Amino acid sequence: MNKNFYITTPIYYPSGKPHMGHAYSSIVADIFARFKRLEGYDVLFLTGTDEHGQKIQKEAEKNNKNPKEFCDELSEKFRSLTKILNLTNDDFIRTTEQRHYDAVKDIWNRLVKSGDIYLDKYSGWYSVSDEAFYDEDEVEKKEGKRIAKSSGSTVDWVEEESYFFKLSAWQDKLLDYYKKNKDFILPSSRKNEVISFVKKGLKDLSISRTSFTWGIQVPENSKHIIYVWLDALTNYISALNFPDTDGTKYKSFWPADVHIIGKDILRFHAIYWPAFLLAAKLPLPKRVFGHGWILSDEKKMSKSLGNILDPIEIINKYGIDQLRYYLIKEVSLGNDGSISMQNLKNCINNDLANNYGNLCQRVFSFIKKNCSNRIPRSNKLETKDIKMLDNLKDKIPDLIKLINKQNLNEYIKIVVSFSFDANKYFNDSEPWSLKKSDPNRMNTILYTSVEQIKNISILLNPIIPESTNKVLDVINLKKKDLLIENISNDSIFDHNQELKNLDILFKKIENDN
RNA sequence: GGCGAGGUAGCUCAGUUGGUUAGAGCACAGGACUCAUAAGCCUGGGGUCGGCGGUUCGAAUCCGCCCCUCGCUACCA
Repeated sequence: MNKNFYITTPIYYPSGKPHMGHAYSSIVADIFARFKRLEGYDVLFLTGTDEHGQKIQKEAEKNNKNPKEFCDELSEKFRSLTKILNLTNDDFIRTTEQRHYDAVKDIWNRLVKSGDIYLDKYSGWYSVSDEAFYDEDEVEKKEGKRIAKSSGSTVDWVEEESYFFKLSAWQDKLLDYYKKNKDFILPSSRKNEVISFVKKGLKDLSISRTSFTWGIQVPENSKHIIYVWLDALTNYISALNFPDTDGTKYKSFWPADVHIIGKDILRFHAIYWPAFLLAAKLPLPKRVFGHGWILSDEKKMSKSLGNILDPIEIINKYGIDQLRYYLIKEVSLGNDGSISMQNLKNCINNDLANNYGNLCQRVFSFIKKNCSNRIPRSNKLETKDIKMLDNLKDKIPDLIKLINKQNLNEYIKIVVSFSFDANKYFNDSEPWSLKKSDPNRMNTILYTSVEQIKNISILLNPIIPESTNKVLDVINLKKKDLLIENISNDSIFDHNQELKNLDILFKKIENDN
């Protein structure tokens, strides 16, 4: 059995600067990627940018740039975000790359060959200002003009030649796939939405445009540009060197283990993408996980409300691990969640500074003062020592299961509880009062505490990599030792080497406003 | 309108197939300690489990009706 794991973020449309939603999807995906590496998997973690379309073309024109040049700049912003977020993506795909063009064209040809593409006319009420088509019932007559009910902008009847994908033909196959693969769409509440949508009946999908030129041309008809979803979704396999389906990369990593996406693009990933793949006779991804949105103080972020959260600003102010931790601990993955500065501060101070950070600090500085700064060897472990260590060790299979179901919230809750326990253990054991009376027992308590700190740090590593790496470095662990299997392995400690100095891990946030 | 999810302590939520005084974290109050980032530990207050009615020896947990909130309801991504 191959220990390969392929996980993706959405590819981001770079028409604006990166926002919290982008950061969230990426961080979530990164955490799973890191965890699977801890488990010993060979991981491929992909992110990137989706760069075609009318909007980009127009923006480029406005800025007097050719679209490619314009995209180079925009995409770079997203690439630099991966560094700021401390992502471990193995690749960064751009839809303007040759490898992507090759893949999309091949997919197109496969769909033509299978008879799933036909040429027809796309017609509807189009609003230039909204850049959107409206159905008959979304339009009303007012003073002799037709306007869109939702926006009030005028609409015109437009007919455009377009290629269509026979989405309707795949309805039953899709429903069948959902039924047979119960966890294909998670969380399950979203699965219900998708199923009920498909059950209502699928219309064929317009998959080409002639109204703009910035995109991938239809192979046999250069007037047409392949429209967004068929182009964008294909990125997940173009990064695997598709159409080279015999290549190692494709063979090792397709089908993907999970596409992490926001709930707003669930339909495209849970309906269109599998339908394209079915038609192209390619295997379907194993899972699509649609997470919720990040709100700002319970409200949707908007420019007019002035409550837009800039991830970079927060990171500069509080730190990347702090943001990563908060997003995972306080936001229920799958549901919408909100960031409030007060909650963020509480979370940093309580969980990170006072709990985990201070645990490390108190144990290491005690060792420095009383054990010539070396991890003491344990004497005979007593029941309470074993109990604490086993409590963590015994939960590992459960923790792995939680991660495999993308249940990060439960995962982090359990891991944090170990840190609570360790503080209590240290407290109740009172090593300071054993200094003279029973130094052997004191050593055992310190050893046990360090062992537990190591184990907790490994489990927290996917979430707060920067900080836990510092802690593991203090006790002289190597990067290669960072594996789940080294939990409860105390033979990796070097008892002769001095501990490195640990600066304050997490600074407390003062209430300043 | 249709389909779906949910309403449990001030806040965020957990409550497996109905069963002893309904739980956790945060916030709040008090206490003992001192290794530590005045951190950690212990104790406590606080809930008619949305409302009404029903099934049952017994319901937050099952059934019915009502009230409220949220999501989805196709080609901007």
